[in-house]
Amino acid sequence: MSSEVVRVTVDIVAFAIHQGALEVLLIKRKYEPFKSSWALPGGFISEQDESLESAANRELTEETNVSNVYLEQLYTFGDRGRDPRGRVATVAYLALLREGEEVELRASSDASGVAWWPVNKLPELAFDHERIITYAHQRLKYKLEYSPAAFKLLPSKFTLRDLQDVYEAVLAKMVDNRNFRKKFLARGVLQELDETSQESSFRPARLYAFSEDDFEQLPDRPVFVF
Amino acid sequence: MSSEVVRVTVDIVAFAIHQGALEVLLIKRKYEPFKSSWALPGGFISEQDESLESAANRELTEETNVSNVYLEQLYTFGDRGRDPRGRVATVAYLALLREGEEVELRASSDASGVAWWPVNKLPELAFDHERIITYAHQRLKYKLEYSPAAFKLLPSKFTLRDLQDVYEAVLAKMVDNRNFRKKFLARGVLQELDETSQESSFRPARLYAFSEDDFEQLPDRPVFVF
DNA sequence: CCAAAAGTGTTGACTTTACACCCATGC
DNA sequence: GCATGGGTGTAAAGTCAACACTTTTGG
Repeated sequence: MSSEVVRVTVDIVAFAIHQGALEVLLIKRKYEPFKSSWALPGGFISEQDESLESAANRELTEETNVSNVYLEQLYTFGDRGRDPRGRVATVAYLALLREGEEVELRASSDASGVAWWPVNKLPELAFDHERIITYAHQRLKYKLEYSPAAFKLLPSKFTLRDLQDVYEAVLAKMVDNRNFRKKFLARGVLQELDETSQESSFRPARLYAFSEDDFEQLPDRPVFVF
Repeated sequence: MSSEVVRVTVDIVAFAIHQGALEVLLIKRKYEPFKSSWALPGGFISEQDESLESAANRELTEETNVSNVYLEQLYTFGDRGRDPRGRVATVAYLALLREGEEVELRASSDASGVAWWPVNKLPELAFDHERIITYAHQRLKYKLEYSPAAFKLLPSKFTLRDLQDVYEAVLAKMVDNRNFRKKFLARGVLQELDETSQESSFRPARLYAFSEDDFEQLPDRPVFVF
């Protein structure tokens, strides 16, 4: 029974909402294998990485200027044959970026391009990355139901419509807006601000902030199913 | 930016219910590091492992005679420093064994002992294995709420009391038995058998079987919160 | 005053919780 | 006949789903 050297990468499924659509960050590979294919940002663990999460953070920072991003480990994919270079397991991470945050994309040394792609119009992807994105999307759907993950995709001040747009984009279904507002306001996790948004030339919408404190004090795990 | 060789192990958190208590399978390590400490069964990925899950399966089979066990990937622990031998990431798996199934424990070559330990009375553990068990226990609690995981801990025929015992052992809290029975029977996932259990010298209890088919046909994900 | 999005309540169906006693069996 | 765990019902409270119109603003 000889043990085998398995190399370890991290890959990041970074989601953001742009114009009401859920998008994922992809890079265009500069080198083989899968040269010129689109793929998830990621790479091998390096010597200075203290943890898998810090490796994921580093890889994400190589493609964007963002730091301090919400990162969560998703799953480790390690089937033999998933990488033509040999035995490579990848630890996939979910990253959530805030809408409206200025994200500057910059292709890192091993990429010839970086771009946001709508999850429902993805290009052909390298490796098993399509499967990883599908898995991440599913996880995000679940997270919206029982956690305040939606707020990680929004700026600190947002309208109820912005929040509903997150739910509709991620769940890919329409939601009744009366019930939606009622439920969120009743949960007591939104702090009403004395400000309004002036995006449209129509009636301005009230801005809200997510209250982490109030959320923590809820007696049970809340449910946000729509 | 040099990449670093990270070795990969799998570790298995195998749970079973014994006399109404949730127990976890541990081995006593025969070699350094942590010689003579209790630890999770597991080991390095070997050349014949086709996937991480098959490696987990193999490791579990080395300590027990069971196969065809429910296995689910939990989380990958990869912080630098978690293993004194160098950089080792471990992919942790959850395994659920059925109560009453004859499990024959046999210490594998690298163990001097194998035993079931109640999760609330664990010995000192090697590596970060205590943390892994805590994580696994938490995941199992969640799984009982929204999945039929409890049935993976029971034989194919069981009484409602057996089922309730699983919930009470895993959640570590008592449950109202009228509401418990009502909820499960209403869910329509239990098939009432024409048999009774004859464990006690008192009134025999009716046996039930879990109906996977009926479960699959439920319109939404059911919730089993108590 | 018009176009557009913001904002607002009620009802009926269903689900959840709390709670205590009788039943069937083996000895 | 008794000790033991098996098995059962109801009412009140809360939650969920369906449904359409009025308000506010800028131009």
